[in-house]
Amino acid sequence: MTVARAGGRPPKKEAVRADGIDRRARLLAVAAELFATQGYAGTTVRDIADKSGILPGSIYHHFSSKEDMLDVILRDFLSPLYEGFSEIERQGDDPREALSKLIRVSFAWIVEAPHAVAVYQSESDNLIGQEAFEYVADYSLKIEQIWLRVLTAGQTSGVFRPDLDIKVSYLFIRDSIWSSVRWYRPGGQLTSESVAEEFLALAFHGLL
Amino acid sequence: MTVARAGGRPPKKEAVRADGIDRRARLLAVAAELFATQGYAGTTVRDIADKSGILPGSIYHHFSSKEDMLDVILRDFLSPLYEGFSEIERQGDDPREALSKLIRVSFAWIVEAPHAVAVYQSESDNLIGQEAFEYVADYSLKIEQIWLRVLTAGQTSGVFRPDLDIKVSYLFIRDSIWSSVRWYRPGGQLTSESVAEEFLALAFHGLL
Amino acid sequence: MTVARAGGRPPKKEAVRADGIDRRARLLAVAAELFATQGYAGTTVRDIADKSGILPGSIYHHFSSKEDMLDVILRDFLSPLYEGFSEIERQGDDPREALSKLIRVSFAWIVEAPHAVAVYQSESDNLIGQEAFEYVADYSLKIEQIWLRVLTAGQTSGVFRPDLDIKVSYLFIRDSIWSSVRWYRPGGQLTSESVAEEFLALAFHGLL
Amino acid sequence: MTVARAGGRPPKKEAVRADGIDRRARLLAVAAELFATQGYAGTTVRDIADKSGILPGSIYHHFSSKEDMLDVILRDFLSPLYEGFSEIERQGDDPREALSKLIRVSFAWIVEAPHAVAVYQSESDNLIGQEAFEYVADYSLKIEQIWLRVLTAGQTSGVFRPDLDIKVSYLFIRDSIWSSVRWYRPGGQLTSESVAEEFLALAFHGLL
DNA sequence: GATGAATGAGCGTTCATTCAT
DNA sequence: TATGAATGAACGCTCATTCAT
Repeated sequence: MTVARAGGRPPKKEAVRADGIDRRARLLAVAAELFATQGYAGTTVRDIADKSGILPGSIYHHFSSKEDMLDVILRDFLSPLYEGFSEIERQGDDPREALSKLIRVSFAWIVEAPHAVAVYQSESDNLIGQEAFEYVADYSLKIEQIWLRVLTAGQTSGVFRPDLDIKVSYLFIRDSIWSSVRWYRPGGQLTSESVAEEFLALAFHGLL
Repeated sequence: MTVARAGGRPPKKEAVRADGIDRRARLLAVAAELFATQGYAGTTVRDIADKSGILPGSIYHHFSSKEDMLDVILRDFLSPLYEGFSEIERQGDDPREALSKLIRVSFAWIVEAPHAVAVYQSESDNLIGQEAFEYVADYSLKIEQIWLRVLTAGQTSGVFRPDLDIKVSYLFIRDSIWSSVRWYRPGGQLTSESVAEEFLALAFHGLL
Repeated sequence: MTVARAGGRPPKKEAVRADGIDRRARLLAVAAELFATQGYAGTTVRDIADKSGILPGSIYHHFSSKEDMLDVILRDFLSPLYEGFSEIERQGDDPREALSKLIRVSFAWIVEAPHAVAVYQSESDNLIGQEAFEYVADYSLKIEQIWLRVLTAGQTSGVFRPDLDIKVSYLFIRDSIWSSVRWYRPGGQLTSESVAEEFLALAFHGLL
Repeated sequence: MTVARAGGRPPKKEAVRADGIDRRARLLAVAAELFATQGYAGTTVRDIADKSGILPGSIYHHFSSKEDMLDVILRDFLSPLYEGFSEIERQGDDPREALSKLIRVSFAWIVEAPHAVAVYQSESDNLIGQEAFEYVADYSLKIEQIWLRVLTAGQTSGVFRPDLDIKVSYLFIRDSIWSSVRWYRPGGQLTSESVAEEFLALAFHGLL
C-alpha cells in the first residue's frame, strides 16, 4: 500500500486481498459501532453501507447477511475473550491475584473493543434460543465457570468472605464491569487502568 | 368487579370505563414485556396486538403511536421511582442507612416492574437526543444527584472510604443493581430481599 | 330554543326533529366545506366529525356513508341549479337576455353555495363511470343543452357572431364562470353582481 | 435506440443509464396521468406501481415519496411554462400580439403536457401553505404578473377596452384556458391551434 | 342519537436480500 | 467487487365503517 507501483501495472493479488480484507474489516467495524449505538434491530444494512461509503448490495459480497455480520463480531470478540480468561486461570495465581487479572483484562477489553462488548451485552439476551447463536451462551457459560472457580477457590482458601453467594456475587461483578462500556470514555480523565483499580478497590474492600 | 350485580342489569358507565382502563393497562403490560424481551425496535405493533388478542389498528384507540407506548411505560416507571428516591433523601437518615434504603427500594422495583426496568435500562441510551424523551435523561440526572449526595455525605462523615471516586462508584453500583433485572427471577430460591442483602454485603464490605 | 321550558319537561318531538335536521344540515355544510377545500378523497370522516364537534361514528346516524354525503351535497346543488336554468329558458327572453340571466344566476350560485359549486367542479370528473353518480353527468348534459339552445338561438337570430363554435364557446364560458369560485371571495371589494357584469362585458364585447 | 448494436454486445453503461432515466420518466408519466384523472389523494402508490408493472417498493428507488413525484411533475411543468411566458414578454411585441402568443403557448402546453396541466390546476389550491410547495404559488404569481403587465399595457395603449377590470379579466381568461384540459382531446376534429383561435376570437371580440 | 372501542382493508414506506450488468 | 434496480414481505399507521352500550 505504501510501496509505489511502477508502470501502472495492475495490483497484485496480494494487494487485492489486502484491500479486500481491509474492506471487510472496515465493514465489521462500522457494523459493530452501529449495532452498539443503535442496537442490532435498529441498524439497517443501508446504515452500514452509507457509513462505509458503498451501496447496500455490495455488503453481500463480504457477508452473507446482516446476521452474519453480528455473528462475526461476536465470535471475534468471544473467542479471544475466553482464551484470555483461560490463560489467566492456567497461570495458577492465587485467587485474589487471579481475580484481579480477570477484572483488569475485562476492562482492557472495554477499551480495546468497546463496540463488540456493547453488542455482546445488549444483544446476547435476544439471541438465546437461536440455533445459530448457541455458541454465545456456550462461551458465556464457560467464562462464568472460570470466574466461579476462581471465586470459589478464594472462598475455600479463606481469602474471600465465606458468607457471600458466589454465583450472585459473580453476576453483580460481571454486570458492573461490562456495563461500564456504556459510560467509560477513553481519553477523558480516567485511564482504563484507573477505572479497573477503582473497581478492584470497591469490589475487594467495599464502601465502608 | 367483586360486587355482584343484582337482576342482570347492564354494566354502568363505571364498568365501561374500567374496561377501557383495563384494556389500556393490559396493552401497556404486554408492550412492556415485549419491549423488555425483544427490544423496542425488535417489537412490532402486530406483536403487541397479537399477544393482546386485538387487531393492530385497535391499538391506536388507546395510544397515538408505538412510541407513545414506550413513553407511557417510561414515565409511569420513572416518576414514582424518582419520587421514592426523593422521599428517602427527605427522611434524613444517616448516609449508610439512606444508601441501604435506596438500594433496597431499587431491588423492590425490579420485582415490581421488571419489564419497565429492563426497557429503561436497554433503551434509554438510544433515546438520548430525542426531544420527546428528554425527560428520561432529566430523571436519570436527578436520580443520580440524589445518590451522589448520599454517597458524598457518607464520605464526608467518614462512614464511606475516602479514597473512592464517588461518581465512578455510583455508576458501578447503579449498573450492578439494574442489570440484575436480566437474571433475577422471582419465585426461585432467592427472594428479592435476600438479593438486596447480598448486594449490600458486597457493596459495603467487599469480597475480602 | 329561546322559549323557556317550564318544569323541566322533555323537549317536544318538534324540537327534537328540528335539532336533528339542524345537525344533519350542519354536517352537510361542514362536509361540503371540507370536500371543497381538501377534496373528497383528501377529507376523512374524522375531519368532518371533528369540525362538527361529534365523533366519527355518530355521522352514520345521519348518513349511510361518506359517499352518501357527497351524493346529498351534489343533488341538493344540481337539482335547483337545473330548475333555475330551466325556468329561465321557459321565460322565453331573447337569446341575449336569456344568456345574461343564465350567467347572472350562475354567479349567484357561487355566492349562495360556493362549497357545493367547488365540489361539483372538482369531483364530477372523478365520478364519471360510477353508477351511483350517473345523475351528475345527466344534469350536466341537460344544463349544457339549455345553454347550447340559447347560444344557438342567438347565433341563428344574428345577435351572436356566426363564426364561433357554439359548443366550444359554451365550454369556455362555463369553466370561466364556475372556476371563479376558486378565487372570488364575497365581502371584498367586488360584489357578486359586479363580477357578473364584468364577465358579461368581457363575454359579450371582448377585450378589444 | 435507433442505432443497431452489432455483434450482440451487451448494452453499455449508456444504455443502462438510459434505462434508468426511461424508467423514471415512465413512472412520472404514469403518476401524472393518475394524479390528473383520480386526483393526488385518490391515487395510491400501488396504482402507480401496478400501471408501471413494478412493485410499490421499487418506486422508492426513483423517488423518495409519493409527494416527491408530485413535486417533480409540478416543477418540470412550471419552470418551462414560466420561462416560455417570460420569453414572450421579452420579445416586446405589441400587447395584442403578446397576449395572442401567451394564449397560444398555453394551449400548446395543454396538448404537450395535459396531465401536468390538470394536476397543476386541480392540486395547486390544496398545496397552499405547504412549505415544500411554496414555489407553486411563487410561479403562479410571477406568471400572473407577466399576464397582468401585458393586459395593462394593452389597456394603456388603448388597444384593450378601458372599462375592464384587468385582474378579473385575467382570472377569467386563465381559468378558461387551463380548464379546457378537462375537455379538449387531441386527435378529434379540433386541432390545438383551432381551439386557440376559437378562444382568441371569443376573448378579443366577444360573442356579440 | 351519541359514544367509544373495534374491525379489516389498505395506506405510504422501509427492509434485507437478490441479481444482471 | 461494485452497482443500481428490483423484489416481496413486513412495517407503523389511517381509514371508512360497525355496533354494543
